[in-house]
Amino acid sequence: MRLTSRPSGARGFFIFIHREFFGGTMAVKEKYEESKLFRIRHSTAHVMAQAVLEKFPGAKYAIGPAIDEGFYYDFDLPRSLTPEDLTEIEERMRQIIRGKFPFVRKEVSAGEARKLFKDQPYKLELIDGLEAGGFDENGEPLFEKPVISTFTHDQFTDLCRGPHVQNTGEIDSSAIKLMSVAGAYWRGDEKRPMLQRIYGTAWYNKEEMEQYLWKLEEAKRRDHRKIGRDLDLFSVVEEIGAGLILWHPKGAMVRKITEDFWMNEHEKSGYQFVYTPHIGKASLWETSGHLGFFKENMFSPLDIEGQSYYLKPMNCPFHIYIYKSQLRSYRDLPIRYAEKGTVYRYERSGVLHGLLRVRGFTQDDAHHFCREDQMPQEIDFVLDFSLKMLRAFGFSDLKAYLSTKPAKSGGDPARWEAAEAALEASLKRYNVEYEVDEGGGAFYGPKIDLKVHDAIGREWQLSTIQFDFNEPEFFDMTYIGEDGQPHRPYMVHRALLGSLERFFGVLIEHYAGAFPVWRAPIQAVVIPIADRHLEYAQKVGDSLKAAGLRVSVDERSERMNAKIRDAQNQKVPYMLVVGDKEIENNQVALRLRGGENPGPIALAAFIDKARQDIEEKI
RNA sequence: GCCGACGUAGCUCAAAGGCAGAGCAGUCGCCUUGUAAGCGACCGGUUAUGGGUUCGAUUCCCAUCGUCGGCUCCA
Repeated sequence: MRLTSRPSGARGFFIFIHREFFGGTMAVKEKYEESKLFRIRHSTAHVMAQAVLEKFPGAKYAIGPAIDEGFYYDFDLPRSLTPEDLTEIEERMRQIIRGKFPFVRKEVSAGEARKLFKDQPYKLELIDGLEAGGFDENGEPLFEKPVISTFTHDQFTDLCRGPHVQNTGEIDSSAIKLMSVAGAYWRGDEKRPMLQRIYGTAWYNKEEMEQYLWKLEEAKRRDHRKIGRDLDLFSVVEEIGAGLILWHPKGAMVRKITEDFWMNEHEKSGYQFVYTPHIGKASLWETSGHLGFFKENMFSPLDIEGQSYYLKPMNCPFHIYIYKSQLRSYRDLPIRYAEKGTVYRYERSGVLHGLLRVRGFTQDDAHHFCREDQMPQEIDFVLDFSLKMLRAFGFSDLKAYLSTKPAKSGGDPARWEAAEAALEASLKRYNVEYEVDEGGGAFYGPKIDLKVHDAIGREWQLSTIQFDFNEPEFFDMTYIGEDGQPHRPYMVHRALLGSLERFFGVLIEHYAGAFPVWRAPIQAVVIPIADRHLEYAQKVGDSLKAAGLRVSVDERSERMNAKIRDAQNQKVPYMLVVGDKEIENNQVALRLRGGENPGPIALAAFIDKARQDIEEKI
């Protein structure tokens, strides 16, 4: 029911595990939590806490774990931290590191721990939690109470499970850096106090940290918001509203090419297209369950002749009514309805982000309805189709996440089991690398999410394939079986690109704006050297247009160098310089956006080359 | 929504209680160009919006809108 399109990978660079730490043999992927890097980061968090507490003696400290690319620690401080504070804290941290203080572990009773942290309300709360017994990830109480321990180095003691490095000297003081300060709620709960969180990063050595910082720079360089403005692709303006996207002509061209390809592939593969309205009555969303569990993400209702209507946050109820518009036979199945459905979801202002998190977006949505005996093949079909589509769009490095039945869930357990088995079997059949998230499914059905890796190793979730056992029940969907009796169909929601907005954002960052030729909004710019070459330039432009290329002629009375520079900054794949020599030989002088300069080539030969590049989706 | 930073020309950024500036872009002119910016002139602003303090506010205060970094990683 819920097609999520969240930027879950927006933050996560990969942790590269380097061979040299595994004695030169090819590494089996070490669990991050067991790695030395994890201990280094966690230990660095303690060192930072010491430095912060020295600076603010009355400060309260909360938690400070190692995270994907570093660590953080949350503090309750008398004032807001400034960038200067961070510099100072970082300097003090280096002194502490140079002291080579050993980390000493000590087991304590709950009572001793309370005495030790009597002035630390957050620690006391943690101790209470520990004494009450831990909970596993499903919220079930653990049988054994955890042992309470503290770690001390130098003058600083923290309640901590560990593990840590032997001594602070194991941290490379040139491979740590404090990155930023941000607000964070105690225990992530917005009803609880807001603490100040200091983010830092730590690596084995300086080179690794520099590589990480380089990657951050590179990510900034690829930021789709900046490229979107520089290449005139899209905008978001205050006057219209936050999270609402204006697609400019060049961005719209990229979208159109994406949509055309998408439509063609869907049509070839047995999907039927449908179009549905943008609003629907409140009662519809009552039936679908959205007003029950998705209301906080829906815009306020519109009052129309005394009836409430809601902007649609999803397309499924509409597709269901198309299904229900007539009695369905088992012979009609499977049915596959596809729509580029524009939906609106209320997102809190603080989470909006360029094209990646918006309030109005177009899902490349589809719903499959099938019989039980068709279900495994249908899953094969949809996974195969998804993989083909993502690869065609330039993402061949991908990973799947299979989410199974959560503790709280509806629907027939036998259906859950069958669906999960079908999902996993498909992943195996198509040889997709996957991870299982036990209990991570939505309450209405299991799912597969596909995440792709971009050019600099970041992971982005695009596709989702989700079973839904709720809506067919809520809407009483049936088909008449061979036995003449009504049966409940299986229903699968899927979005391949997620949303066109978000996909476009990922695309921009993946290619840093240099789209492959087949999707470049302008494929070639003709650059006449002097005004007397204009006529020939126009002729070349017309020939290319006739050959189906998207081309523009730079008629400005600028120097050639300026035109080349502009075209290159606009990431146009082909620059075609024409002057006296080219006119004489009916040629164009080809230059590529990477700076390569293949030189003069016959016009006809260039057209062949361009067509071939487009055909091969280069 | 909450915490923090920020909002000055289309873009990137100056000016810190006392006349709002530069580069790029744009317009016009000159130049007629051979692989990443030719030269000159001109145009461009209710300093996000609304209110307040002040003789005077872009600058200080309050509110609103928007942008950015976070608010998931559990001692």
